[in-house]
Amino acid sequence: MAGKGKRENKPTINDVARLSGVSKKTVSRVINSSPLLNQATREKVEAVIAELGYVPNPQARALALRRNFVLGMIYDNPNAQMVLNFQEGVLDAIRTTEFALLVHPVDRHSPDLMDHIRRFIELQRLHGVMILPPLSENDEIAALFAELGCNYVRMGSAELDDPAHLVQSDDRDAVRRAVEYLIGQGHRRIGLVEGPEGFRSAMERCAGWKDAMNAHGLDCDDTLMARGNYTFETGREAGIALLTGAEPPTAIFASNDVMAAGVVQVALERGINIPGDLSVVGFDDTAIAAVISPPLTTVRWPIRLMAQSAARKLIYPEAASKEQSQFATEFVPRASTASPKN
Amino acid sequence: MAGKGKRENKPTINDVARLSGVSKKTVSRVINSSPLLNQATREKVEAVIAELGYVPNPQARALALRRNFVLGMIYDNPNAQMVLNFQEGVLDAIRTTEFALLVHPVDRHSPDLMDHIRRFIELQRLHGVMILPPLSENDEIAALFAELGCNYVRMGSAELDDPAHLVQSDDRDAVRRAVEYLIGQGHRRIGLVEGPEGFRSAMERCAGWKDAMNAHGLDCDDTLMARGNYTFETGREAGIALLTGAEPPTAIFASNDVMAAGVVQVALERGINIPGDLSVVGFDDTAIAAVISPPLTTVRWPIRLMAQSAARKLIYPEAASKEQSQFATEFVPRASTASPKN
DNA sequence: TTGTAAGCGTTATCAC
DNA sequence: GTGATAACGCTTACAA
Repeated sequence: MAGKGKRENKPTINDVARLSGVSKKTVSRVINSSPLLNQATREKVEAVIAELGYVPNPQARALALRRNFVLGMIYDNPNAQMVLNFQEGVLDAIRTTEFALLVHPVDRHSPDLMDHIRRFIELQRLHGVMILPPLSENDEIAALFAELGCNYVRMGSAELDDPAHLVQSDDRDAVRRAVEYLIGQGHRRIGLVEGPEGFRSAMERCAGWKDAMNAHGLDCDDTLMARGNYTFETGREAGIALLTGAEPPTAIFASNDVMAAGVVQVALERGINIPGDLSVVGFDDTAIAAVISPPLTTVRWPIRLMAQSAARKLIYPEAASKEQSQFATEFVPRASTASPKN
Repeated sequence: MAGKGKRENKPTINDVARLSGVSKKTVSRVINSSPLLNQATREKVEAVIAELGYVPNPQARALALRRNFVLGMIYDNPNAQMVLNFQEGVLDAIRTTEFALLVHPVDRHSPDLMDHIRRFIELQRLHGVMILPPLSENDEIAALFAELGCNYVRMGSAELDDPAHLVQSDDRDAVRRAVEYLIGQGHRRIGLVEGPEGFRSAMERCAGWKDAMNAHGLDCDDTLMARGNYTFETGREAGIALLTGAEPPTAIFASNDVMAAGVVQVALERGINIPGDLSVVGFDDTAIAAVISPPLTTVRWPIRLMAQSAARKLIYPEAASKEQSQFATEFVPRASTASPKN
């Protein structure tokens, strides 16, 4: 790639063909590493390719092949770290391929969300799209993709679709284990900060909490439950609600880390010691969890691995259902939990 | 768009031409809203387009026009929220256009970073690329883009490039103002947690701290300075270093929010009250700032606006230097700062 | 094993 | 105003 200055016109397959004295098609065969090719010819062409710094034009390829080597990612997620981890996972998966990743945040409360998504898909003609929660929980959106003939994979916290179109964690079980950890520490009154209505993940996490409580004969009464919508502010509000009762819980499971951070903040403001007077557990293991004081006990899910798998399902659709779909979570104990006093 | 099932073959410009009894070129004119067109013809064609649900194929367009309507974003940033905010800003800017956004995280410590970037650019033939800090501070990378004839915009904290290729905040001035706020509260010994060596933003923020200290005749001695690398853990270490001295500072400015969170955590662990015994100021106003206890005083920069501007510089290169390049920061006082007790 | 012709879906040129 | 015709850079028949 000796300095040719900024040549506006990159070398094309024709240049390579001409300079190596073969036909376009032969060059094409070299590019696509066709098996039936004379070794000598191949080497000759490859030399010219290297010399010219030739790179095939993806637009032309896409046009001729009638398929586009671009993956899409569509999301409306309050959790930045999660989205970015997912992006990184996808990049892991496509690094050795010719695929690229196109991102498309949307506003799930927009009245023309569906039209918006439709336009995006029709315009970009992507090879496949990954849908992040909570959008992934919307069956209408999945149906739209099917209608448009666009392959998709949903990321979810429960069995939302068949394995070819799904990567999932088992949030219910993860929360059950987290709450049982608290029970094991001796907690009996364990509060729940629930996620927003209509979110599948919120339902699953709530169910996990109930599973654990019921299994140990503990009450799930209303004074132990408060609803948030996965934001810090609603976490604070839920914390206030739970902590001002007559008999406040000694531990609180919040359905995500940010809300847990809100609970921690109100507790500290009220002079409630953590974990001395109150244990708090979050969910997600986002950057926030390790960074607040005290560091938050939480549940980590392997977003990056899930993203890799999702991307591979799209890249190799024939093997999509063999690609891993279920992903285990990991409980991450930190300093925000301890046995209750006395 | 009545249910045609999943027709694999989308309508093309030829279908539209045939059905509306005009030539391809005329349809093309309609699509590109050419001014010289009979109104009747236009309407006729538009009707057919609507009926067919025809959407022009971007690959074919890209091929014919020899340009690709895709913007790229390349980053290796420890700060997820920042990256995501930037993405959203870009999406704001391209929403009404036909552009799409392709993301490409890289590892800046990888030995073949440059090759990696080169391959990416050559392969994707993007219309333009936005480079986020700290990669944006690397002149070699900018030179690579220039060599490859790929338009770019750098996002930085100082004047890294000419306005057509830059969106910048003035970090030095922002930090000066933040530190002067502390001085105004009565602090005299104000510590600095510096960012990583070789980061332009780290240099600028350090310079701002010195500006303020010098302007008020305050000492910048070594016991007031500790270096981190923009991570939580190094923030903790720097905090320990600063707080264990003979005469610890009454306030600390950390060069980003995560490091500030680290300082807060070690302080609280040592029973140092915030803001009673120690004031802490961060930089970035990431999600973390509002979420830790106490909420962190910090400096917000308008990432989203900067991203919009960066995207527009690429989309409308002829107006790139007229598009805003300099962006003002905003000081965000919260509960982590107060006058020192004495 | 290699080459020729046609086509992918769009736009540019230049007539009419 | 509109329409042939030839690109754009590549691939897939189908021959040779």
